[in-house]
Amino acid sequence: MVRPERRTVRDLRRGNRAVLLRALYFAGPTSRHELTALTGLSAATVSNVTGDLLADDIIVEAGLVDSDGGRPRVLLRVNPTYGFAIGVDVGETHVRVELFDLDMNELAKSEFALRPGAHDVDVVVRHVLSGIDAVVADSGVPPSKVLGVGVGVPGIVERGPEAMIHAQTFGWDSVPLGTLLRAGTPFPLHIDNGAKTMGQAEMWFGAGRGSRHAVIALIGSGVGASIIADGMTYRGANSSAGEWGHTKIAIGGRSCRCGGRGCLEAYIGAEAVLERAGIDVDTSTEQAAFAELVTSGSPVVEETVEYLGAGLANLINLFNPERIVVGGWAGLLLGQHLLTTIKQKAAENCLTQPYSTASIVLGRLGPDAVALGAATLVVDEFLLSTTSSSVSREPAVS
Amino acid sequence: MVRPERRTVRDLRRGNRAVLLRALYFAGPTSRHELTALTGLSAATVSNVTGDLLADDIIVEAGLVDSDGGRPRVLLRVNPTYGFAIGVDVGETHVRVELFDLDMNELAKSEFALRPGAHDVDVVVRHVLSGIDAVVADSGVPPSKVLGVGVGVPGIVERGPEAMIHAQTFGWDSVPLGTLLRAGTPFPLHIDNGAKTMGQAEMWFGAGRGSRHAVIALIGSGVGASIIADGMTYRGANSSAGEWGHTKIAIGGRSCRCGGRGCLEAYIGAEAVLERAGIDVDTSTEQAAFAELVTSGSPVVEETVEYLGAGLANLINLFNPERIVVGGWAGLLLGQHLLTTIKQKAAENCLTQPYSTASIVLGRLGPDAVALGAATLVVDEFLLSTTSSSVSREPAVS
DNA sequence: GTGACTTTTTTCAAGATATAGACTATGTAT
DNA sequence: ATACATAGTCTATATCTTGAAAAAAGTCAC
Repeated sequence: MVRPERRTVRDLRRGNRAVLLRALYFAGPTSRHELTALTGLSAATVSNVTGDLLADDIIVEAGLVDSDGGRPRVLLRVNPTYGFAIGVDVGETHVRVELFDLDMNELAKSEFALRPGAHDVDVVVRHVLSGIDAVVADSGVPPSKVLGVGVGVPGIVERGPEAMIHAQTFGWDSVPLGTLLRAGTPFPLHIDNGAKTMGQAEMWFGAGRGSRHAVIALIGSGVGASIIADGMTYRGANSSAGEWGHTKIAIGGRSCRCGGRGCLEAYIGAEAVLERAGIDVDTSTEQAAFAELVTSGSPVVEETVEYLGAGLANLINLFNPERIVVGGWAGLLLGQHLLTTIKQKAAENCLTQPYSTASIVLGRLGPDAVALGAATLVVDEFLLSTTSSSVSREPAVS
Repeated sequence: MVRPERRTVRDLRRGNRAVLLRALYFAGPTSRHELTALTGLSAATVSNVTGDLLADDIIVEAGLVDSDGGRPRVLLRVNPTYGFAIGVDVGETHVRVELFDLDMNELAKSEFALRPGAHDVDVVVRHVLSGIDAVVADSGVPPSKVLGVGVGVPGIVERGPEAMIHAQTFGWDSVPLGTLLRAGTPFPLHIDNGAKTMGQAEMWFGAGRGSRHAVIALIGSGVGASIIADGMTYRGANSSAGEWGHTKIAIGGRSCRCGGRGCLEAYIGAEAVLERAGIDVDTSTEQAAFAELVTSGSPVVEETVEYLGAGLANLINLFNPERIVVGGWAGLLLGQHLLTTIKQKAAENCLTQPYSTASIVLGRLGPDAVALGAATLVVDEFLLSTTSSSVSREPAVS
């Protein structure tokens, strides 16, 4: 029952510094004057704090803007090359490592294919580590300027120093990925579920921008969701919140690859949809087959949309979001052709009041934003807790 | 994307004062020394702040405790008669108004029966207002010491100055209850959904104590839930989050009184269960008939437990709570006899990792805790934002 | 060009806060 | 009675934000 605590007068500065930096990051080039309105701080404090940040080279000046008849405003922005963030996407078919500057420009990329079914922990760890080395080398970024590495992985991630992973599709049971990676890289690590990193990417740069309460629904072979409560990813007690795909939508219904019956994923996951339509595919042909199916007018698709609508309605009833973002490769395909029907089915299965406040939109980042999202974990931490000259003085811990 | 902000150095004091007061409230009699550990504040600050609070009469001394070989500790506690909170339960069959001191001792109570179907707004408002007058008069508490009134109502409550209510079972559509009540009472108002107030009661004084992530599942004639995320009631964008009863558990299933089909409530709400069992009752005999049914070994009960388990599993998968509290009169009856089966069904329908962190327990407060919970809204606000001599100097707004 | 005016940004003194560490209070043990 | 132990308060200090005043850096009318 005890809520957040602040202590000393020094925390005030740290907090205001973070507030200001965050405002600057998301608002883009902004003058000190505008920052007073954005942050609620006085002009004096803004001047003060920006002075610090400028001295630390965390922010830089970005031109002037005339103002009718007065001193022109100096625009400020976050220095995009103050530090760099690495994002890693551990997917079913590949390990992808990307290096970004703070503007999220991709400066280097490294990718490794994974053979289907070959998700050995050692292999993945080796790929991630050599990917990190590769992107740092390729980009020419000095290691001291790498702020950290974010990793998006499938399955349930218990956050903490160990970052335990439970991923059925990989056959991973209690894999201490954090410990394994930390042995091979000096950079601070942030490990999270891939759906959650992707959700954060949509929130920062995609269809979720501007909303405080949102759900990012991700539909691919499997089904997941990322819940944003009051601007922050909701994780629950053990970071496994958002397992939408395995909520029951039919008691005693179709059996699911999780071992249960009647899971939503068994009705709207691409793998299950193709199976229900009697189409036999492997990983390589899955997406093409699904795309074809969606436009075919098959009754299976119709049924899928019915279940999807109900699934979204459940999210709306439970979370009362302002926005639902439908993403994932299969979700995007379905949405591009059938968004109106999806909305209609959601409305039919939802209470009117919460439905009316939730707008259902398509994701804007495409299915490859997991690495981007993973990198935002690093940036998020940076924006929150940058102290003077903090760049990797001592390697932090996830 | 911008998170909480602190501004001036004065907010620091306010915040620390609130942290300390809250710690004191929930930990009971505590010495200054212990408070340093509980709050993280320095001894000097604790001394400082407690000095303020003592001077304001918000806290009082509560005896001494020997310490082996040193100065004895002075215990401090919140002054239970510093202020008083009124809680109102607007239910389907009654309006109940209770007045509590800060220790949540009930000092006065006033109750009005509502005839079934007679939920006219005017009638309810009149009952609430005369109930408030009655409990203040009966208790002899000076009106200036009444900190506020909390009201728990059915349906969806859009919080705000108007506090719009949408309650289908009452036939209320966009009723501005806040405005209506404010015209008749000078006390600060806090209006919320009854399931949420009850949930907060269980969190503070019942089966939820000590957990930060919990879901209180309430099963009566209807079905609702209160979601506690990181110690706070989760409300979503428009305060309607937690509409568990109308999530779909069966596509195209039984029709529900909300007008939809396949709602969870249509399977596990007491009204629906009795209907499914072919038992015809009215409001007065409902509870007895349900109690009898539960122990009868009827297959309908078995099915109900199956659905309840799945419904709980969905909550666990989505929210990853540490604790699920099953409450509501029907929920308590089911739980008392069938908790093991319920847990087993939940486990069958849930991913193992989140299931293993969620303990499913019965509510401890009984079905009449709505008014208590409503009063905690007032106390919560008091603990959060008490400034020196703040008692109803100017009537605040919900 | 120049002086008046406007708008943005910085400087400065004032007021408020938490903390460390010294100090006081109040007991037990011997 | 003296030593010791623990609890709580006081004081000096370093920070912090802020409002007001001052400075900076322009435009504009003439």
